[in-house]
Amino acid sequence: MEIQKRRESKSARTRRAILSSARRLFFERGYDGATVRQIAEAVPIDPSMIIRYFGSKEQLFADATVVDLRFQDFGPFPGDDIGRLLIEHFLDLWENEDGDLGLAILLRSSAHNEEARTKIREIFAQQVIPLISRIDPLDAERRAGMIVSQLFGLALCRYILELSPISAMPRDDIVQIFGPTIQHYAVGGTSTA
Amino acid sequence: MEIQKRRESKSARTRRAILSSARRLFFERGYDGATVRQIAEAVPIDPSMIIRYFGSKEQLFADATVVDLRFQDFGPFPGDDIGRLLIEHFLDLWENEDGDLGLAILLRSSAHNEEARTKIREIFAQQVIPLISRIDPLDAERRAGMIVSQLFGLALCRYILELSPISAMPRDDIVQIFGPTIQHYAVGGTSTA
DNA sequence: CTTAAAAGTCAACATGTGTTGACTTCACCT
DNA sequence: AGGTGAAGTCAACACATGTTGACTTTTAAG
Repeated sequence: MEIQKRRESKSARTRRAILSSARRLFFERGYDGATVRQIAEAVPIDPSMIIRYFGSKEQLFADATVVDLRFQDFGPFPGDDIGRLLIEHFLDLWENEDGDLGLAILLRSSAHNEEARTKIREIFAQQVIPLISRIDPLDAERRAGMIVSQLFGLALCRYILELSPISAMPRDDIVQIFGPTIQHYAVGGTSTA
Repeated sequence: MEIQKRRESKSARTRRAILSSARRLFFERGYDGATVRQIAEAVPIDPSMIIRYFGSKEQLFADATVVDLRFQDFGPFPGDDIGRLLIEHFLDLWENEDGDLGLAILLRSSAHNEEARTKIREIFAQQVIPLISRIDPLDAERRAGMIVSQLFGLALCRYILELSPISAMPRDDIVQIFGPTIQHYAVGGTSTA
């Protein structure tokens, strides 16, 4: 029993080490940019072990990008403060060092990786739309789409392009600027101010 | 004289053919995804000719992504209709078959290509900010940043991720939904509705 | 201590990349 | 018509990639 446990825990530890290294490098360089050799070197371990553990680079990527948006952390339903909550939650996904970076990796890889796109669509359908539906099920898909348009564009400018006014702005300013827009989209959002 | 002209026009024609093919493939697959061989095959021409004409793949990419946003087409200054105008103009950049696709290519390649990011920042500084400054020079950088956050996010969802509610929506709906937000950002945009 | 399996290393493979240089073909001016 | 330089082809290079199989080392039970 103990025997089995120890053996498992050894391999499980390197498995987690590989996953952690993979996530960091996929985050920094995307699917194509991060090579198996680089990931292995950062662990450090032989590149062939990565294949032994995960079967292929593609499978490693799939295992490294299991995304849970953790909307259940919102607890009792927010209601009219949803805009601020959503954007704070979204910023955490990128700025928390120990976050799993899953969504960030997918977004960075989405331009040239069909699997990343598919996963983002799944997350949208299975996690974002249900949340927005709780506010009002009418046209929830459209409103959810408007929200992620703004959030993804913000992430693109702030974290990927590093466009100076957006990337240099303190977090609180971002919340104050985009929170009301998200709120507006969340509750309907077809008319102007 | 004629001699020179004819010779130039021959090489100039294939040069343009290469550029056109390169733009299409860079647009579809990004910088890394589009190979010199693929671009050459689509012309069709030998891959080595591309190096002869442009020196390197990197230089070909640079030449293929000279972007002019053509804001001068706006003519007399729009003023309070700038939101609708901007988003229509932006949609044209992606949907016009004979547009140069420059910005679209840059955006698609930006995740893993520093040169693409640099060019986008230049376009932002040299073309977008000046336009927004014409409305009001106060905080023009910040307001321009907010606008491109929304526009780039829209492009990401509609054309790259193909996120179904946003990608399936008719063009006019997009204008009606996002136009007011852009307008709001353009004229100040810190307060809610 | 022995030993069998797990964990890890090493060198090589097949393939695809950008790029190069030697060669051939073509267009055009004298 | 013939020769000259441009335009284009061909095969190969050096290198990097994911992946594989043979091998060695470590681990822990008998």
